[in-house]
Amino acid sequence: MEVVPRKTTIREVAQAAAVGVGTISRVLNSSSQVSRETRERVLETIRRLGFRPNAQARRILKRRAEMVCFLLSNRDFLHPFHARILQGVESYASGLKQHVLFAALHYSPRTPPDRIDLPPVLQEHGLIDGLILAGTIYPNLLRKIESIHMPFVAFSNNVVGMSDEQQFDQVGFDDFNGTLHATRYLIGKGHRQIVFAAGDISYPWLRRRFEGYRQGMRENKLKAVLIAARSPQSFVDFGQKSIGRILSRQPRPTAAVAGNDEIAYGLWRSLQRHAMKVPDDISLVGFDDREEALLMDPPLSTVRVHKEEIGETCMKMLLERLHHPRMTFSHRILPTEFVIRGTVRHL
Amino acid sequence: MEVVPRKTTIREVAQAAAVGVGTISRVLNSSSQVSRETRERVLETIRRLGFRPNAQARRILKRRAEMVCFLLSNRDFLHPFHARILQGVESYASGLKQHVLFAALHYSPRTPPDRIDLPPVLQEHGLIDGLILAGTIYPNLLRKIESIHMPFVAFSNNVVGMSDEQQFDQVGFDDFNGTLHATRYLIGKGHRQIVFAAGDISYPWLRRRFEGYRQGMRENKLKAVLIAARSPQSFVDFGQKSIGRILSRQPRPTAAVAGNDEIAYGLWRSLQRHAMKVPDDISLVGFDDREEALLMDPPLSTVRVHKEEIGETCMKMLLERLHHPRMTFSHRILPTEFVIRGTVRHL
DNA sequence: CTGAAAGCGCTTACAG
DNA sequence: CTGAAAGCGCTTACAG
Repeated sequence: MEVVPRKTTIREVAQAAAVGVGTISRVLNSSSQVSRETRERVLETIRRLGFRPNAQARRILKRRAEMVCFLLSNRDFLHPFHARILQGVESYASGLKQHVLFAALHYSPRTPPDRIDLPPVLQEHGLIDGLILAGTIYPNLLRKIESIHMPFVAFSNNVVGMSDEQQFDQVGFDDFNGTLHATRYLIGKGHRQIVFAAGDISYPWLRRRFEGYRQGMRENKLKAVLIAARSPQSFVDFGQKSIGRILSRQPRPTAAVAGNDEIAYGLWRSLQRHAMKVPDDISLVGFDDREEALLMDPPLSTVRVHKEEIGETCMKMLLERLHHPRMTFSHRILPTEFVIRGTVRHL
Repeated sequence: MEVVPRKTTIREVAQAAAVGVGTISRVLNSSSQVSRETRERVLETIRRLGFRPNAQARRILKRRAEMVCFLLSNRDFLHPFHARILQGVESYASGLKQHVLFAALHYSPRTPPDRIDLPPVLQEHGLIDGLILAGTIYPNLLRKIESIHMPFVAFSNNVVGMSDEQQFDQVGFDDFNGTLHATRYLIGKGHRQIVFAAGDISYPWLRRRFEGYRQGMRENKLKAVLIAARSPQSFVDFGQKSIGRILSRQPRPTAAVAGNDEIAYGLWRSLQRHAMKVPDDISLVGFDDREEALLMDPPLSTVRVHKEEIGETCMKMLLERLHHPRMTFSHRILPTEFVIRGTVRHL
């Protein structure tokens, strides 16, 4: 392999084009104050020399890194859900020539803010302009990030234990109306005995989903029934194990709203095993529109969350914050959408 | 919100600690040439002022960005498979205070190298030190990247149409021995009529998996049978549609090696629909150990690919390349592992 | 061991 | 419109 050649600098380009370095810089930054001939001569020289400007030097003067960090906290793994959000961040960012750094963080909600060990990106400054927080967000992390004056936007469906005064930019999606619409849809199809299979209701988003379902039942004078369990192994597991509790109820439920698609998948798999059919024996509705929804047979009717849009909106909001640091904080809640597929029977 | 305060610079720290800026820099870079008292006084001042050095300025002098880019090409979405590789890259990188930028690229194999539109990261220099290529890799992209002298490592299971002289660093996993071991396992369990359900064999990795299966059959004097289709809609779809072709064969196969877990999932789902059971009616083996493997019932016996390890190895190899630019190219093939779960019956 | 100075590769008033 | 100069926030010989 040939030795990596020393990179061409702006000075060499200036010399080759017989202009000052300032002129090269002006061409690069597409300043209007350059004559057409000069600009073209410079552009040609740049092409000929294969010159690519040094990003660091520019940044130091611009005081902008043109880079943000997508920080995923307390996740053992970048699940498809967050992967899609990241994708949304990246595609919106790259259109604006902004870059996206990926970093992961593990921390406990009980660690005092000043003892949280931030990832390397946040130990220097100038590397990134701002932060998009995804994963589980506790108050101590927020406090820590505020203490280093790093602008941020949080994907907020997993914000836990925050007081109402806590002000910051956030983007979320509409858990409540998601289950509300799903429940109304079931009722519209003639269902009256509908249960909510929740898993562990202590998650704030599951709580909101339950409330949406409850609202739907209440406005139709129907009784809400919560199927929960304390700390199940996994959502799929909870779904599998709770089908018995659902089907043995009197009167027997004709439909179940699952807290998410994984629970719905667990319910379905368990039904399969007992040679029961969806939606013939029971109708099923999920939440999230994950991969699992299409792996089911028939495919699951579920509440779609627009994950890429969440990412885009986070990025957009962060950029606004960077340009207007004193802007008041905003909290955007993106709509969810009920997707009709094959798991609901018309009674 | 308070105005973001102007960042503290090394000069201010120097003044506050009553030393020269060079000394601050030496402390920061943990040079040994600083006396204990001075170092401690400086460290204390840094803490008191909340000083975090400017990353850009350091980089410009060090000629190292301490950042690499994970470039995902020609994927509509960051699937769990690549997400796990990214995770491996990030966790290994962050331990070494290296940063990971995520970028996506779409290009055609027929675009001439000089007309490929590289993502913004690669249009400047100094932003990243090197590249980890994932996704589909055609010769024109490689040529383009070599033309800008950017060091890179490729995750190579999807390298397409490369001539043998093409030399570059690559990390892959062992497709051939994966199916070979799976096939031997089936034969060890008494199976003789075993088919390979491949989907579209034109993918190089599927080809290698088929060859591994064929080798296993040949060494036991058994006849290899390939179930393929020209351009199926999806792997799951192919699996669903080809179960009929498999079961109608004479003599009837007792086992199928699927080209990947998605195909296995499709086969399973189709069997379910016809009230047939795995492994009672037919044994099944997959490849990749994706999420789908555990979503099946019983869970799928499959060939595990260590995705995080691939990411780690890519990062490690790239770092070696950066430190030794003239090192000869290497091609590491990581072992795969056959995971026994519930889909193979002992005949 | 430490300070003062030169320099990294750019941008941006300043002066013409 | 353009060049020469100062400067961004650091690192690193150089000299003591």
